[in-house]
Amino acid sequence: MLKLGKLTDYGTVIMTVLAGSPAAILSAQDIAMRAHLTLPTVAKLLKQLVRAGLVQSQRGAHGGYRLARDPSTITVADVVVALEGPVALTECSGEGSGCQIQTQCETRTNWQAINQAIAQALASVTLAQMLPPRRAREPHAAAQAPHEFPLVRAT
Amino acid sequence: MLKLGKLTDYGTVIMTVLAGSPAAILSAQDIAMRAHLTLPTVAKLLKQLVRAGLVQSQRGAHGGYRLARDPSTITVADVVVALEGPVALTECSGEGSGCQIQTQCETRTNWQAINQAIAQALASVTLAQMLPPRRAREPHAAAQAPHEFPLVRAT
DNA sequence: GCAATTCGAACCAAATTGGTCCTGATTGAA
DNA sequence: TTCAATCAGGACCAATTTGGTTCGAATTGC
Repeated sequence: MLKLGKLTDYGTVIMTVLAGSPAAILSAQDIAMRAHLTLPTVAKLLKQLVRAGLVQSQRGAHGGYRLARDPSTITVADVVVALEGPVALTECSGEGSGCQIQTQCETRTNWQAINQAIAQALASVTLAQMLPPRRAREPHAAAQAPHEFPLVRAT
Repeated sequence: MLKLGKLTDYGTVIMTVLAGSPAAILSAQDIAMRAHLTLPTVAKLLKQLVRAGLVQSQRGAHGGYRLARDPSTITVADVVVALEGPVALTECSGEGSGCQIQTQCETRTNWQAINQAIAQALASVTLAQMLPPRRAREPHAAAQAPHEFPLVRAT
């Protein structure tokens, strides 16, 4: 376990799709098709990513989305924090958490150190690194699905 | 977010309680009181910890629980894995995940690297280090700043 | 045999999550 | 001007997960 939600997973897929065409403005519909996800879900996630400042939106006809920064400056940690909030494994490791069990709370320092280590791990991979190496040119992405793991459910 | 469940948090507290009296056999009732948790919850968690091999149980009258190994050889990762299963942030990063096109999925390598880094962070803190500074404790150098992660480079 | 204690499973309620839908605002173009 | 495309922002529901309890059975010491 220690898993992050499906939506965050989807989010990284969406971000890699956007990273694949950094210059273009893609509609939510377009992104949904390329990511093999449903439109409502993609739209919802894109709104969150816009609010987090990772994605820029263009409203109106022929509007759409594109990355706000260069793919090499956006990390997995950025996406995770945007969709799930800051990393905090335990209540104790947050800020003003009212930890009842005072006696055991010496562990707080350790938890914070672990949190920091995890955040650093997530921050060490950029979108550019997540991007599959492109042999053909850009439009190739529409024909070839980059991902579909979120759609398969073990159940 | 990226949080682990309360029960896992409780689990670490229980383990540190046990680590505080490595030689004694403590009943679930006793542990519950020391950890300031309710008996049913503690009992449930102890069963899981026993099944995972981290704790030994003694049945019958005057029975109870104690750590199966030395506190310095049990890590936070052990507890987390025992209570939540192996670290797998995404479906894609697990073992027999449903991702069919894994061979061309470059993202998978990155996720696995991130998983490994996180597991390592969790494994770098032992129960002995989580104990309150009653005895002569070692500085938590391992968890403080894991500078190097075996993550993929940009190449 | 009796009392203390763990074992295993079933069970329920509540919170979280995944996913959809609707209404309004904005933009470009006919 | 008017219309169609598109994003913005919630509200909303269903399903899963999670936290927590309860009960009877098995085991052991006295």
